[in-house]
Amino acid sequence: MSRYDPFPSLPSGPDAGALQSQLANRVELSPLPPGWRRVAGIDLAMGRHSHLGRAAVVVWDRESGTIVEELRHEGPLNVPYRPGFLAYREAPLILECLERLRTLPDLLMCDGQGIAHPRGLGIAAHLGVHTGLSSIGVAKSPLFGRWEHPGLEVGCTSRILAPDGRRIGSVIRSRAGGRPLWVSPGHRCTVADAEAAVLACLRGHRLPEPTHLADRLSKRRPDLIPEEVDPLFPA
DNA sequence: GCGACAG
DNA sequence: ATCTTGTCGC
Ligand SMILES: [Mg+2]
Repeated sequence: MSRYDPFPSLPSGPDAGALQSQLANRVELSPLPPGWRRVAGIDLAMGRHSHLGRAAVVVWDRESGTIVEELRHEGPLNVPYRPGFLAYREAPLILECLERLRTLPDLLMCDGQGIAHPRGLGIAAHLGVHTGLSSIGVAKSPLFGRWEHPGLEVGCTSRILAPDGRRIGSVIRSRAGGRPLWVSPGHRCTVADAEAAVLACLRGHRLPEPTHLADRLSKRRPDLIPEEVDPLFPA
């Protein structure tokens, strides 16, 4: 992929929330590109002291079920984590990783919320607006909105509603009787398409294949040459 | 003021 | 997110 427009990404401070609200206005809830198949799963792992991070991107083809391209990028994590501001901590490294990607994915599948966020800008929406690409947020736990437990069978879903009653996402049972997923569109995607896309990428694991692969790649220790050590997990 | 709180 | 070994259950 080419280059992304670097724009105001004030890490934290009193304006962090205002900036998210501002960027949320750029979110588009339009249909996913017809025939989408290249899905870029995204995740980031960090060292014990959370000072170093390793972002991973795996472009997975849903038609062939194969990996088109995968890469990762390590670097310092300068912003502390705070609920509601995850993107300020993880997006910088992830964007550097995406800039090095040669394949142009049809959509981004991120580990975290899409628009199901206090100010409508979870990390998936944040990355979508920054790159201009379609994106979906796949979170392992809820953050914002009202929801009900979906049925216990694989594929069962329920709705996530904002305080005003508007639908902002879906709770999806990806494994029979297992803990569900909280899914919401990030950018250039509808609530219905986000739900359908995640269901279409399920391959037996709790997480859809793209994010499952990115999660594993981010945590996999690098191939070490003799005297080298893993920056994230020394010794 | 109290409780909640992605990764 | 990471810290940590075995253990209970399908
Ligand atoms: Mg993650």
